[in-house]
Amino acid sequence: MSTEARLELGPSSLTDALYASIRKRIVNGEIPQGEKLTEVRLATEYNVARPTAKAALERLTANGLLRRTAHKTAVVPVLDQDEIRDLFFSRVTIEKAAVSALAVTGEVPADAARAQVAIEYAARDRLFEDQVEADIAFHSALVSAVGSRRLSRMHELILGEVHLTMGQYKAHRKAAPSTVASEHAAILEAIRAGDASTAADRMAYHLDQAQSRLLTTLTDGSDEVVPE
Amino acid sequence: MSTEARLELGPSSLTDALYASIRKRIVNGEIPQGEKLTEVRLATEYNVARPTAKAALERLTANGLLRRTAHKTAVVPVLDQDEIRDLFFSRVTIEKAAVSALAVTGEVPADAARAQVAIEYAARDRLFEDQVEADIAFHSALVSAVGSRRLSRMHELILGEVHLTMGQYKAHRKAAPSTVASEHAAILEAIRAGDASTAADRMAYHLDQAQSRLLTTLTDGSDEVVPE
DNA sequence: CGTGCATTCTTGTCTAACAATCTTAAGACC
DNA sequence: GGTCTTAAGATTGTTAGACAAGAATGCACG
Repeated sequence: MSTEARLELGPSSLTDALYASIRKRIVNGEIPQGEKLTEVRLATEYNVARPTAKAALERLTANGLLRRTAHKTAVVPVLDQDEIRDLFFSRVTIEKAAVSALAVTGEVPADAARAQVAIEYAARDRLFEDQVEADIAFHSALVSAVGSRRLSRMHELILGEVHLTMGQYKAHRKAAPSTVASEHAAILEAIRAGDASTAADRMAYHLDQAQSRLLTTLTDGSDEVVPE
Repeated sequence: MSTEARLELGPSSLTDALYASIRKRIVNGEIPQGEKLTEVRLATEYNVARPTAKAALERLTANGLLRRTAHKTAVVPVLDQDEIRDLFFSRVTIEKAAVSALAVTGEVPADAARAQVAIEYAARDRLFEDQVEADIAFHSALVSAVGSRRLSRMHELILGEVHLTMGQYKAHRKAAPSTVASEHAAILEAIRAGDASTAADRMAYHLDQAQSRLLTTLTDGSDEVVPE
């Protein structure tokens, strides 16, 4: 559509583009928790055919960004405490394995270092969404630097929900960005030193802190996720 | 199964049934490595519409049982050594975490114990496919007993490929079933004793043995994947 | 003998439609 | 008036047919 940018090979497929767009709207809280997403609604909103919308919904469901049972409308999930704990348990499992593997080589991934810088800039300028984005990028960089396609795929499987919680609850406002940055730095340092168990421990600590912030936000009355 | 059990709700959806059928044919080597699967072929073979076949292919691709790039025909993948190593690395990550978690409670999952027995029966009767099935069931039972939905989903993400290698290369013929059984028993024992690190170590050892057998089979000329 | 073009195969997307199922609300009965 | 039943509406599951775009193959021509 429109003026046809030939360079940015964004999602070439229509379904991909649709998936990416909806995903972004969900994780940023633009489409709030509990909201229903019907196939026809998306099809008309984006002016695509219903099967296309259906395919996008199925992919979002597979990545945990939507819940849907047979014959029922897809809905943006509301993660309760147990589910958040489950999410972080799975996340810790993957990311501990990742930093342990990285420590063996002692190489700090360049992408992770770059993301680290991006977090600081975003925090300084109070760009909340960018900060979340850079945080996700940091952790993704660590996992993908391991070079295991399957580990990365498993990580991506839960990353959508991670992004969801961060974007929706905006728990990061509570965390002093410098705290996050120093925890990240400590992890990278352990990797560089080749100390696998310390790197894993620091990752576990970092994620435990993040989880605590999230759960606190949730139990406080301050979980103002209410849309209207 | 058999006489119409009203409880076990088999694949209610047509797509589900199609997915399950193709998956079974692939992991059992009935559809050999390198074989192309076009949408129309499946649609005509199973007498379903092309979009239905398409959906099944996409799910199979997502689970690693097929490879497919845009506009090209899906093909049953041939896993080389690097990919098998990657697969087992990912698998170890998940399953070590699972048995560690189980050891904390000290409860041996009933399903795992049952699968253990099933393996012995299948081995005694030389039912190779059942043996593979029971082996998969054993490991799946351990993971699902943790009670983490996301850990199970990540495990399922790679289980298709695990099944694929076992069914295709038939590496299990080389393993004395008693060896596998005793390794399994040792893992359960460590769980029962509440010793997390030992359970994890034993799982790592068990999977390392399995990987070695697989790689040996692969480098030998004996990787006769030919079906008939 | 090699290169370029055209044919053909396959996939991506759309439109239209019907069936099955879930949800909602209205109406009947107590 | 309240509760249960039932019917209408909404939503998804599946199919059919069609067209366009990308990929692969072979043939003709240089």
